[in-house]
Amino acid sequence: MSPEAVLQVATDAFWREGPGVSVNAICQRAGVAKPSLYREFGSEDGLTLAALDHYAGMVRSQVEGLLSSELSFAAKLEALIAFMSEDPRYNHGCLFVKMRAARPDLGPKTRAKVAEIEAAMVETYTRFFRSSRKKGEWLGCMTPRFAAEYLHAQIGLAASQRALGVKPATVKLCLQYALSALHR
Amino acid sequence: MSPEAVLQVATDAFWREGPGVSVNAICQRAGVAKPSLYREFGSEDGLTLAALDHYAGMVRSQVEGLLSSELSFAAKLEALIAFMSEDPRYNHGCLFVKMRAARPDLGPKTRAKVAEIEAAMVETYTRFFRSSRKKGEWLGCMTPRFAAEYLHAQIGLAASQRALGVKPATVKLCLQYALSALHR
DNA sequence: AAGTAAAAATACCACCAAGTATAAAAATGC
DNA sequence: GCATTTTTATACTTGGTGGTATTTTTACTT
Repeated sequence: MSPEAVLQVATDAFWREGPGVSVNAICQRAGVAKPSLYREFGSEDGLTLAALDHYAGMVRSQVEGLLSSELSFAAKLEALIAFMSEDPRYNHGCLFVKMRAARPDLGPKTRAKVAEIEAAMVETYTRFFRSSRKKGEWLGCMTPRFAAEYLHAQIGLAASQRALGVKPATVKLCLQYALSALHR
Repeated sequence: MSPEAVLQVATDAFWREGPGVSVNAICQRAGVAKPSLYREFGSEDGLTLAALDHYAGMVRSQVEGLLSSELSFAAKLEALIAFMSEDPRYNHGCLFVKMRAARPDLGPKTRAKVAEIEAAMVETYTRFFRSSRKKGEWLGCMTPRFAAEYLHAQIGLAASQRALGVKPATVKLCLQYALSALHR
């Protein structure tokens, strides 16, 4: 099995079941021998790091594509709400949120990556709010930085709710109410 | 060491570090032998169940005491916000939230208890909103049930943020913005 | 086709987990 | 004060973990 396929298997496993899945289980599911996996990723920390990086790349491109589109501020927020609460890809939550919650059990490289991704996401959201305010589309009274942290927190909450099995419609309603605070 | 003291040690350990702390570690910290602990609690599942129950009893009495006080609706909400975001007791988050997030790794009895506590909390909040509406103190347009789920979710988010080390002032501001949606 | 280099599978190691049998010790009954 | 019973501590079993050494197979070069 190709290294990319192994990485995909690991990413899916961690995404669905959290970072507690053992290296043995990943090998078994990917149909690959343990020494091969260790030759490719070096250690468990290397594997979780690679999976998190792979995942973050997908999500980041999706979010940045959306935020840099020509939609209005409100439409962008609605799109964020829609795909966090209803997209079947997030049926089991968010890999990043799960890893962040399990932070003390992670290896050092993965833990550093978690911090890096967190900072990058907040930075992306901050730019979004700054540019929306400059364009006059956003009239909220929060600072862009705090609005970014608030949005990031609420999106993480939505992901946690989906992982717990809350109905997508309920998640969506919660997000809509919570993000309504951004408009004032 | 008395069984109550052992339970207190276990509760503190799970509260601070999550339910991943081993039975061996609990025994060591409590200064008690493993067979004694097993005679008292039966299994790991029994221990986590007892700790969760102990914790929930404390929190529930605190919350129900507050909600059944003579304060106004807004004052009760403010008090909830204050102690979830600033009380040093919640510096490391909430044991219930951590156990709920680690749900798949829990024993069956503890898992059932998590569901029971969740339902009881939402029920308590629902009664709070119903009675506040009847008294004319709450004019929000949500159903009491949904408002309860929303409040429960936001309080859980605040607990997660505190566990992640977010500054209490930031947690408080987030909660205030999020719960402002209840007022309309 | 033969010999060599690389990859993969098996088997293994040390460690730590939950849970328990057994030996030591302490408390109790008489 | 002695025997019995109950508690406590040590030591053990079984199973799973991350990680690796060794052997077998595959593949490639000439």
